[in-house]
Amino acid sequence: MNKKYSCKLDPETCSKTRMAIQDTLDVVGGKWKLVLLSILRGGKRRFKELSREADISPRILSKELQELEMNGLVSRTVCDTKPVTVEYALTTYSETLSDVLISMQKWGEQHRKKIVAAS
Amino acid sequence: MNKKYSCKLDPETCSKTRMAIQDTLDVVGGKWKLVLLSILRGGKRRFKELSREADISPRILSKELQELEMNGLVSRTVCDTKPVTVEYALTTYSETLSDVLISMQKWGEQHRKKIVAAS
DNA sequence: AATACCGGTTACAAAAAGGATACCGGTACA
DNA sequence: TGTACCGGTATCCTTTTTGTAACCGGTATT
Repeated sequence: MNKKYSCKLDPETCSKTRMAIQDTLDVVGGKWKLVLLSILRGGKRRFKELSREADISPRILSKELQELEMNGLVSRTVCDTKPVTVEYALTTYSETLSDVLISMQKWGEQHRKKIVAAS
Repeated sequence: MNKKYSCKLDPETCSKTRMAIQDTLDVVGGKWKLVLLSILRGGKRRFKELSREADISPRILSKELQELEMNGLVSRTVCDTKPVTVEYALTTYSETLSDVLISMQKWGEQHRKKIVAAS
């Protein structure tokens, strides 16, 4: 009778849901994560290649790659070549993100159309 | 023979995909959008109610609500009551986001498990 | 007239994110 | 020995985002 507000889902479930979505946002959000993932979809790259292709400074690149690696989305392999090179590549685990990325892509596309149409 | 790198998808398609995903991130990303959407899933709220429930300052709240409204996810209704009140509610259009939110939620949940297990 | 609530806005401070530049240790090559 | 490329870090600075506090116009209540 006197509940403050009517929530279809109880507050606990709500906040768990929110946390899960936030987790995902933390992993793929930010300015560079997605750019790097999509470049790596084209195959492995070395550090400087990524830096050039994405036009991103080494400091940021290094940080972003570490985060992606910590989340298991990207692998880092040191190659014993003339000047030591390091290869970054997508992991198989990164494929688990495809549902997320595909739904985001679809929504983004239709939303842009909608917004453009409305203006 | 001499292509710089082998991309399964041609670069144009890649960048369109990226842009679409970025659009989505712009809409639901950030610190507050999701919190507000999930509170509003429990039914409409007035400005101060949102401010209190989310513990968000009026300045930020105002900005976030404007953005959500611009994107058609939230409606703003001025009620002609004793002290004028304003009601914010989810639009039907906001339901188009459900695929995105559900997939993000699922991935976030399993990812957290994975990360926790690994540590 | 004084006070209080509502939906905001303004001006300012703090913190987080992102960027530019220089540099390091290692190896090769001229 | 000098130069160049590699992966990456350290330092400093700018931009963006978020937070704090006071305040405004409008209406109702005391």
